[in-house]
Amino acid sequence: MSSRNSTPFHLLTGLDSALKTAAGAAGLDLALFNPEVRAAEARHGDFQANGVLAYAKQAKANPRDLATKLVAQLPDFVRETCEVTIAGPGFINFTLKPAALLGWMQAYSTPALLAAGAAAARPGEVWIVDYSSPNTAKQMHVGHLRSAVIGEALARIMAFSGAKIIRDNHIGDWGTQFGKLIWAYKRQLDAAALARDPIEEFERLYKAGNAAAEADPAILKEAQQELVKLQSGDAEDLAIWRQIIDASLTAFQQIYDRLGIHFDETLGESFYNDKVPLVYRELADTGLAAESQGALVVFHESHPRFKTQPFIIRKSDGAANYASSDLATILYRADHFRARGIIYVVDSRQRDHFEQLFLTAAEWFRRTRRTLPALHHVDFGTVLGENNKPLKTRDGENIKLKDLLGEAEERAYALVSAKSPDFPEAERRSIAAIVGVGSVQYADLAQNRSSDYLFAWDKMISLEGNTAAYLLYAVSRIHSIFRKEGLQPGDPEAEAGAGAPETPAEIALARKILKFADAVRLANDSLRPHFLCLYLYELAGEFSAFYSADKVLVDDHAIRARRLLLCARTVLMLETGLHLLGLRTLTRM
RNA sequence: GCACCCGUAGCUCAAUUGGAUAGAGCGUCUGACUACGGAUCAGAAGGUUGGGAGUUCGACUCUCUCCGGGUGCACCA
Repeated sequence: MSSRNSTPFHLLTGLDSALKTAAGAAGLDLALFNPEVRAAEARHGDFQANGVLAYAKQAKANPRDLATKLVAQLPDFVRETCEVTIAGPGFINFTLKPAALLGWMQAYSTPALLAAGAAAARPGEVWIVDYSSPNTAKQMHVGHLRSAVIGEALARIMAFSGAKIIRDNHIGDWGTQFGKLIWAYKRQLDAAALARDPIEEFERLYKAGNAAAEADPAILKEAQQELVKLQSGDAEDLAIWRQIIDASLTAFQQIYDRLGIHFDETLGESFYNDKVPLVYRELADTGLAAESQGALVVFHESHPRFKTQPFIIRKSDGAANYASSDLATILYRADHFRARGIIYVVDSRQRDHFEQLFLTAAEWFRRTRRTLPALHHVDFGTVLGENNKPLKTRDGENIKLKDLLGEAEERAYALVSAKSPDFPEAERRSIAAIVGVGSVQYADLAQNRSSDYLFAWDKMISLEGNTAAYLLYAVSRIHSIFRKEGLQPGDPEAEAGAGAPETPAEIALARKILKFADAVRLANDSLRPHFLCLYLYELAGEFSAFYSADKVLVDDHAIRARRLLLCARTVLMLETGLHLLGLRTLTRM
């Protein structure tokens, strides 16, 4: 009896090494041959190897002859598990045999086994995921949505792929806004309003302080004095500041709870306060930074634009800014967390900043003989309204995240109540929360993050097409089948005696189930969750086709067992995948 | 002005990063058995991938150029 994981999680990697072996046996130059195995379109098979084409060109050989020689040398296990054909100019196609499909599905039958299989991608790598990162004393609004949702999904996908993830909320808790805020706090605080909703009161106070400072230069001076007092450790100002931070974090957490987010660290800008002088010193000492117009700046001579566009690391008034703070943060993450890499989930308007930051950090670390972590700016586009402009309320205000999530839940509640009026009120509410918030998350994740994204309630919760509700509906139908039999998905009793898939719909579904491994790998490698969304949508579609073509609960024991196994694996992949995206799932809706 | 991103079916989006006949959903049209949940399924129509040139066995993808849209560019983060 072989161990369970003798079946590789990624069948693709097994083919890759088999092809290399065959290439050696067929006399190819291994230094020049890359098999280029990838998932294929279903009509061509499960996997395809394209490497023969490039090799044939270099070797001036006939690609089809070469492919034939290569296929003849393939190890036995490949022929036992796959149909192998040569097509077109020299593609080698692999179609898994039904017995191999069954073998994989039997080997990967639980979330833990899937996780163990996937974890080989980033074994033990420490990665910092820097996401959400709102400013304190303000409501989270729609502009904060994408970073939170995409960042959480990536953190989960990378952790599932074996990484040790540190989720870090790099909040904006230190800046010039605190002078005006504290000034107004001391003079115009409404204690009742503070008790009712502290963030709204802070926002009101900030606006009041800002308006007063603009109207009267003397007040501006006083506000600046408050900032100086705060930064020099004045006890009263520090206590007010602390209160603002605490209230802000409490408010943020209410949003995070609804989105399924928790952070391992919340190291905001204030945390790096005492760590920026070292940055100034080292960058100046190594000749990387220089004074210009009173500020300390870095130019990059070899860069077409940044040789003249400065990276300002200390303002002319001597204060730090987010460039210096971000540099100090990189050093801390490298030293303290031993991070192999950092991903910044920040919108694409900050591309220049990150390009300059990364260039500067690379040069700084090189000159100080440190090892630089991998740095990735995971950028994303703007959330647009129906008018193709950034999404706002009718009054031109930012839409508060709590209102947006509330509306999503209300819309989902109306829908659930229409479709399932017999469900108890409390259950309809909890379904509405899962479907409503999940729809918002999924709509964001399902699209390639690089582009702007059009926020449309009707499409999001329409429940048709590539939406959370369609996937959740597939999940609940599968649970419904098992519920009817008094079973749980994955129950060994239900699957006992299951044979290999036979009907076209069974085979198509099984082949799609096996693609889970590729979808996770692709999303993980590219840091793009939409590849996983696309997979889940295709899987749900394949299930729906199977469900209408082949009845599951038939009398014939063998047929029933193998179809229940297919249902169990489908729901396993759907639930695991949805959880990786940060969504919650349900068993009926 | 300089730089970066984007332009794919009427609409909203894909295309595994250079692979095979560019795919989905919505909308439109045609069908589905008294069946495990019809929030479903099967099918049809719809394209010179903004225009042009180039690179190669092969281009939505790379290069150049033009057109159109967006964003950033000295001290807010």
